[in-house]
Amino acid sequence: MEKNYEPGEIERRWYDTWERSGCFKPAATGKDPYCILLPPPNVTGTLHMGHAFQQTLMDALIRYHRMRGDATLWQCGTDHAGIATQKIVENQLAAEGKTRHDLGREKFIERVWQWKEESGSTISRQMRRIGDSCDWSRERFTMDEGLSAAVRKVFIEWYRAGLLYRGKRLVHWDPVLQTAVSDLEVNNEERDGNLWSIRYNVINPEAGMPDHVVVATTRPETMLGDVAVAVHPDDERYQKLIGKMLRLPLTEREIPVIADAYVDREFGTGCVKITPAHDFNDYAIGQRHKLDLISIFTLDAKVNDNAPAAYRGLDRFAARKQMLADLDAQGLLIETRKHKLMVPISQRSDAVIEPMLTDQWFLDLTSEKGRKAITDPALNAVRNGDIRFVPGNWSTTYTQWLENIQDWCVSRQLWWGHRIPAWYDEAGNIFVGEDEADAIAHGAQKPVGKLKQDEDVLDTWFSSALWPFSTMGWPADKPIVNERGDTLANWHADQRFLPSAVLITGFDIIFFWVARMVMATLYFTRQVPFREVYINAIVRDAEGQKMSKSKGNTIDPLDLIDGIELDALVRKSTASLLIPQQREKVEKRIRRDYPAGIPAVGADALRFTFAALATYSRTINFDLKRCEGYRNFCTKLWNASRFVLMNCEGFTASGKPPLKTPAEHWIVSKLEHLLIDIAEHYQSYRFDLLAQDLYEFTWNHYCDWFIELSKPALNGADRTAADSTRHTLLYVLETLLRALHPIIPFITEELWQQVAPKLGKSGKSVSLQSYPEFDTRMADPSVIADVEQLIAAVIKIRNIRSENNLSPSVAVPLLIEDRSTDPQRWQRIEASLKFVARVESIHMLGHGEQPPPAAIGVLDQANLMIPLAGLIDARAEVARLEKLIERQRQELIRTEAKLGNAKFVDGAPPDVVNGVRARADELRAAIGELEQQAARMRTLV
RNA sequence: GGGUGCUUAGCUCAGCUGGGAGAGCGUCGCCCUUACAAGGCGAGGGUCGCAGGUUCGAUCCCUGCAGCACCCACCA
Repeated sequence: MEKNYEPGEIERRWYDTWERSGCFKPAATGKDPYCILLPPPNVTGTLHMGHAFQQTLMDALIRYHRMRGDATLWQCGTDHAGIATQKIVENQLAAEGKTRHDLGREKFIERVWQWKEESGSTISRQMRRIGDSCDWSRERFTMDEGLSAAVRKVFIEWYRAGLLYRGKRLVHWDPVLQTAVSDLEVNNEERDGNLWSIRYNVINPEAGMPDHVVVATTRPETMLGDVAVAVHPDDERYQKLIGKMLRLPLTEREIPVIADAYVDREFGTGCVKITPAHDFNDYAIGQRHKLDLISIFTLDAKVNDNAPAAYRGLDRFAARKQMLADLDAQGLLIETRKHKLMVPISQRSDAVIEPMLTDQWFLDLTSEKGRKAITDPALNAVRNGDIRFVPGNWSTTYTQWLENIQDWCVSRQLWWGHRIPAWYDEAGNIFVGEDEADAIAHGAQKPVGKLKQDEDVLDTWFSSALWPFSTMGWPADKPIVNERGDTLANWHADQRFLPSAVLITGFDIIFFWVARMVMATLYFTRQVPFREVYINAIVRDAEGQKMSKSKGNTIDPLDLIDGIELDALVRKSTASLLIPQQREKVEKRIRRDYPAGIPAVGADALRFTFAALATYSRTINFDLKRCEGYRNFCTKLWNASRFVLMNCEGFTASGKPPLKTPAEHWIVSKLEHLLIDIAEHYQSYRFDLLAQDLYEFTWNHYCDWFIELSKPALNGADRTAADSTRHTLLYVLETLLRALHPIIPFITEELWQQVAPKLGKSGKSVSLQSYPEFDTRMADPSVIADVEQLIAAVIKIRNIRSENNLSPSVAVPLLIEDRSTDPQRWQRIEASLKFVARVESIHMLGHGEQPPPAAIGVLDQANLMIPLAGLIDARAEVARLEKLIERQRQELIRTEAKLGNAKFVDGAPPDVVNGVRARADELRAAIGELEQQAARMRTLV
């Protein structure tokens, strides 16, 4: 085998092999179905660290279950991502000086499809690079014919059940994209603004009442749509004004003073202008008081014809400026004050959202009917444990949101997406159906005149909500086959994958996606979509900063896998930064943090890093250093395998090794424990502990001890012991490679293919071999104790050597004074001890035999001594002993204090007390030995 | 305003139902020992955010406080 581990070549070779030989398809004979749904990435997307992290965890689970023999399906695909995709193509058009309207709807959609075909598979290609073993033959797109059929079916059924309704409502309007967006797509951002106080005069004030009120507003332009001023019903200041009329400045309209408990008397003047058509709170007040709605903006947020001529056509912010000037000129602007306010910003366009009155489709989630049919079942599924969140506290987030949910605005004024299957006749009657004929057939009345289909499309999350069952073929009653002849889905057979086992996703889409999948899937299939939801952490940079292109601190996972030169990295990171100062800052940071660029670590090292970082915490900080550490781990595994193969040339075996040496018992016992722990960690999604245990076993147990301990046996005269050791080296390594495979698939495949034949095993892929599980205890515990003793002794001797500057190349004689009942144990491990600790001879001190001056290592039941004999400096040894004595004394003081406490001795469980007593005895004995030795040493100084 | 999480070694984080503080990286010292210098061996380093409480005993349980982060809602 190659001397050096070269991940790049190995990875490319194996992925193709796996995919071509159909390793990723669910086994037809699998016992239990095990399914994970890939959160479909946007077609516009490229793989980022969050994806790579999330998918590593999914792939580890998928590979683990596949190896365990489950019928394992990783359902993949992409999302059409309505707004995001449409925007990209519109931007392309803009570069040509065109808009989508220049092309017209049909041509525009054609163009989006074209673009989707070109770039839509970028992320799939990248997913292959990190080793994702999803079933590509079932890859779906949310606008596939089959998935679109599911969308229509769901829309129609919900409509016919009276759960989808159309209405003129105040919605969050994005004036740049000119579409409604859902409340979830709006971020509130704190901005610096002003609070303006404006005087509204009372018409014909009576004696004893104020002749005006002052309202405070952060959005003076909306006063053009004011229909009232509200005060608190119990506010004495304005009691007499309630019901009186005010003159609305600039428009000269007359509006009433109304009383509503919503008003906070303490804030501002206690008077609130009411603009029901452009503010959600005002809208509610307007409903309560049956006020008119005066919409004053066009869909691109310019002042419309409901306003005085002077402002018509002005953009809302220009209108604001103009109006303030006019108010000031009329002496009606009382005060301008700096004010921090929260401004609603569209996630997609960064435009300031304008609440706007428009016709939209809503899913009823709040009426009694809607709650009963959709919301409550979704709530109960989590409350009663049918769906479990991991970590568990996310269920609170989920339930609290559902408890305060609003109707879901599902229509979007876009072209790219699922067109709403609704038609309107000339009288405005609504007809919903698969097509025009079906819609008419199901209509409540005969259509008046010609029908016209709704221009709008559905929110992209509408089709995402159906992902758990639409990808399984619902609602088609026969298999769905693509043009290549692949069966994409077959509802009849694929229902076994519902519910899927676990959903792995980010907390940011619990509302957008998770909750909505639960709602839709429960409603249409009576099943939960998944039994568990693992909420993965958010990946941040090494300093804990959110990764974002605008900060220039994103890392491309592929750059970690393949490596990237410094200059290329700088170019890439600053490419999207427009401000020169920022570019400089980012460049400086990159040159500081990655002076040599990023080394190629390979996909396996990246995956292991992600697994190791996957604690239950909410964020993980990605550190390149850590990644390099796990690259080293892969190298270590490579070299260990090389050692084993070199030492097993011409050797083959099968079945379980006979375990002829103590070290073999020891490593097999460690392996057994490892397998038990692994099973637990998979169960609880503790990928960090899983990675840690595998790392520790591989490096510390297998490489540091077992391989070292195997060397004397391999080179010894005892052929049986040597062959048994070879067998165990292979047996443990082969098992370990299978155990590691779900996390680091490439290197384990490469190594397994070479190691397994030595044990009479073979297969086209290790990923189709069984996952190792603990079955029987092969190892003999009494033999293991010998090895533990050996290890403790070696550590003591190494410590003496190191502290006394004894070169490791110098062999030393060893004296042992054993106080145990079984001094023969040293014979059983003699060869190993001599080899690993470089001991040239071992002499057991007889009873009463006086040892020569020596450096000492105290074990529980024995003292180990290395005679000075010119090797050891007595002065250094005294210093070492004193340090040891001091440390043990400190512990003894603490221990004795405990034992001196009657409450502890009486109150604590006996086994705890006995444990402490034993420890105290141990310490006293050790200190005694050390002091004796120190005294002897001092005489030599 | 409501909610959630975090605070342990220089850094990033583990620490499972309360009983002798751990890992990786970094630091220091020694070593090119025949798998591996992307390595081996050894060492140093922590008042477990602060203050109380429960307990024989608290990093762990409870209360309060402080700091940090995030989510939701929002007063014009």
